[in-house]
Amino acid sequence: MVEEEMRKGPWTEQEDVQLVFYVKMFGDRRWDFLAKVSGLKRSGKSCRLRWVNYLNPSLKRGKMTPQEELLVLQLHSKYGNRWSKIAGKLPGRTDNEIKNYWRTHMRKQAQDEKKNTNKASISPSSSNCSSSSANSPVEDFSTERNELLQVAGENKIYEGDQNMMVYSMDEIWKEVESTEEIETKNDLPAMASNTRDYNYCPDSIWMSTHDHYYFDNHQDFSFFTG
DNA sequence: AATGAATGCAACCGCAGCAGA
DNA sequence: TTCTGCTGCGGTTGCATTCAT
Repeated sequence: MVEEEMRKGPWTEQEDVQLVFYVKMFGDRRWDFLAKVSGLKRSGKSCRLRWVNYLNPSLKRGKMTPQEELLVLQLHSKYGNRWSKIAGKLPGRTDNEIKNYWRTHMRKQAQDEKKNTNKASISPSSSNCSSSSANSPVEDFSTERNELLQVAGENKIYEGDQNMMVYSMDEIWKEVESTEEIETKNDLPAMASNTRDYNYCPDSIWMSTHDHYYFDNHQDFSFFTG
């Protein structure tokens, strides 16, 4: 038997339409099966990724809000590189998105550190940020974090010094926990990427609101779905 | 206006864990 | 209990776009 050549690279609009149609029909599991019946020359894995990271109607689009950014920083300090775990706390965001966001941050940070190191070599007294623990990357975002905290905290006030933060971390964690509670109560998928944890609905994953959301943004699909 | 660098994002790869046979 | 196939995760890459010079 000669296996048909699998397509790779960017997805076309037509492929997207096809995948959405079949996911709607069969649900977002059994990706190998979906890949076969859909006629897409894609692996199940590729189909899943496309759905999870791009086509899933529950995904948010656009830039991260300051609140989300703050949450990512905090959650990363708690979970490390467990992106799916972090994504689970950020409804509508994927692990891939957060991972990319974090990488960008690390890159920025590295550059800033480079600059600071150069400065420090001139005035070494200014570089005492290493007091935080090595496995708490979030602690390194001192300047940026303070900016974020100011935004996220709205009316709350933070000290300029990273080690003297007035805002209680408990409040942040309460927020995190409250989102967990909401997820549990609503029994909704926490995140698109966190599929292992959410309840699969075999009839259709398409809530009416999702339909609306989806078709508002992808009007071209109407010809396919009728 | 051209072009090289930086950035953002989508997609692929390899591995581990899980479930069913 | 072991084997096998599928799914999901984290790391990495490569391309497109934006920015700076």
